[in-house]
Amino acid sequence: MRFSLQMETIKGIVYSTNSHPTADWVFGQAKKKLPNISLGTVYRNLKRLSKKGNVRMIHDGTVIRYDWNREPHDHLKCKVCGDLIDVRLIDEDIKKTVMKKYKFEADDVEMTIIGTCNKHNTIMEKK
Amino acid sequence: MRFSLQMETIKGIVYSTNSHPTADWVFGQAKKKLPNISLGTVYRNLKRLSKKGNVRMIHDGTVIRYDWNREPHDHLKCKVCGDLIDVRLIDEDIKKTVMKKYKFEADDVEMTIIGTCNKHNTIMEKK
DNA sequence: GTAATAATAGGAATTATTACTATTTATATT
DNA sequence: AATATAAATAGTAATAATTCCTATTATTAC
Repeated sequence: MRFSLQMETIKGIVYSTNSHPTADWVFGQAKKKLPNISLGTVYRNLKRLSKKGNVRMIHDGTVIRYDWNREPHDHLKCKVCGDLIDVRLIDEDIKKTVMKKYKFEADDVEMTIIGTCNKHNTIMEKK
Repeated sequence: MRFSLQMETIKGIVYSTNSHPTADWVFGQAKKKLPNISLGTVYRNLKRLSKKGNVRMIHDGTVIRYDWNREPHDHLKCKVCGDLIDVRLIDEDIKKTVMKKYKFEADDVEMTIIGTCNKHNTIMEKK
């Protein structure tokens, strides 16, 4: 794999945010630094970064988001504001469990809990 | 909500399989019974079924699958054959946990473990 | 400096899904 | 049974996210 300024830039952008960005958002940021970078380049490099293990792909409904945080963690997705909140709920033993119980060799555990986050505190409203 | 043969047919198709079908697959099956049903009708009715709680939507990568099984359960997704295997790994307490720890009101827990299923037993091949 | 080829820009193509609209059809009312 | 109603449909256009294609550019090895 050869050096490319586009790749460096894209990696830098993903690593600079906690917002679980989409390819399109990364594209917008990248254009500020490299005005004629193309969307295809962003997708290609994000895929390469994920294959190398430098970023994690997360499926958020029907779009792909990218996360520099490779520590095993899960997400709370707020259906009101769309925010994805990082949480740590599942222990790593789950990979061993599925191996033992189902002979399934786990690479990645994706858990998303859909609901309403505390910014829209319905807890109080509900009598 | 009025009766419609299309809706009945679509519901029947989803309830007749364990294969977590996509809208497109359901469309193909439905056409066998109602030759000029349209894809939009399939999507509209699947969405309505999920709102009524009759089917569960599951996000499989970038496509939506539908599942008649509304018991809480998780999925093992084989990256080789694409199969989605039903498993029960997470206890319902997780909703209470996120409520207590994060004041997050959970509706739905989606967990997918990506890996290789036992049909492609790499366990033996790996020395 | 030159050759080889990996990576890019720009745009076209693909895929999944939603939106639009004129027509059809289930139901309630007479 | 005929009629009015509005819900649901068929067919198609539009949108969104992602991938693919190809001629050109740029990194690296020599």
